[in-house]
Amino acid sequence: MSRRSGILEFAILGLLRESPMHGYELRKRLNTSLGVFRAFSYGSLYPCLKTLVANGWLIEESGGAAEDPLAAPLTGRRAKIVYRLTAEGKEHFEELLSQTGPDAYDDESFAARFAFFGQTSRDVRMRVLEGRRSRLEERLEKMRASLARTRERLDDYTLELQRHGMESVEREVRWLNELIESERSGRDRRRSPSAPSGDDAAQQDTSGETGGLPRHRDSTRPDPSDDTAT
Amino acid sequence: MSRRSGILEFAILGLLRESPMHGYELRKRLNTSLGVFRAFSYGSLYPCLKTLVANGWLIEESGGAAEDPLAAPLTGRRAKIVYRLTAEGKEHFEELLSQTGPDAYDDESFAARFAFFGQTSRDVRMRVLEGRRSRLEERLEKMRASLARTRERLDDYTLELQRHGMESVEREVRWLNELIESERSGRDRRRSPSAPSGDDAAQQDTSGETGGLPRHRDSTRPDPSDDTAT
DNA sequence: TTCGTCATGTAATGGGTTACATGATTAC
DNA sequence: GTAATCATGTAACCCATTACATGACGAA
Repeated sequence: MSRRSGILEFAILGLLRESPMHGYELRKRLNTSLGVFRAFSYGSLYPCLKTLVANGWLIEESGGAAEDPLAAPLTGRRAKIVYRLTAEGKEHFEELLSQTGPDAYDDESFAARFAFFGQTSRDVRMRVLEGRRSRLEERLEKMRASLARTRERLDDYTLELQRHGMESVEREVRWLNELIESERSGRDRRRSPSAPSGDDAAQQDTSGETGGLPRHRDSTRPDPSDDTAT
Repeated sequence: MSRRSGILEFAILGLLRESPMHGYELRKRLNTSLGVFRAFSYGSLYPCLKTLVANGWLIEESGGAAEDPLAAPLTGRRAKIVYRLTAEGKEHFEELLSQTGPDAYDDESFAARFAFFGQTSRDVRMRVLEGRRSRLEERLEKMRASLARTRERLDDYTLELQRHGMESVEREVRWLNELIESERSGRDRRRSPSAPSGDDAAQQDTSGETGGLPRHRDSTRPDPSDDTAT
């Protein structure tokens, strides 16, 4: 039962839940779709995949066109290894998703969780959002206290750094407030698009009632060929 | 020459530059004044101190009760091992400060540098701020590109996460713009990159005046006594 | 043919935490 | 005298990176 981190394991299971993939593609997805905040290297990915297989959460399927298995794999062609989530893996992922222990509200852990909110039930989403918020509010308290204590001894730049840091946290709290509000009011209705680009007509805001907020990719085409074409 | 990280080493040298301290207090300073963004444990601190001593950048002064009673008047607690920056250590710190290699613009590395801007010459400050900004702008480019490529395949939550992430980066860029602006207008009389070593230009240099940074009061000698309180 | 990308892996190393072990000093 | 804080350290582990090693495949 080697535990191999939280985040990487979690993210792998979450991505494979959508569709089977091989390692190379998995990494790309980790570092683009999810990886705005985190980048993983092969040196962590492949060993992690191995332990996940060992735990029975994934199975390796030799790649799509299983040409001839006669060709000795040791010296011959190296087959793609497609990983697929097992039933146990699915179960395990659900379990991880619903765990709202204190670890779940760390920066990275929260971000990973949030990235899979589309596969998360509403009450768990609420718990996570609120847990994150209260975590940040604790942080703010500490920062304020520390600042009050040391303000005089700090030079302008240190002060400015702290001020900016606090503002960032406050800003995230406001963001969470909006999200929580929008979860409460039932549908995912984000604030008016603050992005200056006028090009996001594609998603919500269809008269207040969308099909539902998660909007997973229905009729998912597992198209493992051209993801993230450069 | 064990290289023992960048940040921790850097921060220790920077803090000890202001005044000698023992490990316990050093850690508190790391985790409050500086540690808004980063927390270190004794398990990293003490070994690091050892290697810094081994490198000749610090010396241990066994605290002995003989230390000036003015140095720690409030608690009266005498330290066991007080670390003091050597001349070589000072020199090494200056060298680190003026290094503006690509590593210097990482999140944590930049924050640590910024925290010691009070001991940094203006031209280095400018280089660091601008370096950081262009680093962030690269990051933004990548995020935008990635988002443009994958927008259709992402569910609302992932999209929202990315949007929020980008906004955070954009916000930091604006912050940097203000800082750079205020450095420029702060006092642009003379650049004088010629011979900064002639005078001890490092210690004070509170050049701010009216730059746009919050108005400061002079942070003269930080009394190395109590950081305590709650 | 050679180069760039796809694709999988391992060994060495790095940078850090946790848990543990020890003891001095102060506050009550 | 005992509990809390101050104070210093070590050993075991954790998670991930870097650099390396291998090899297939398509395109120039």
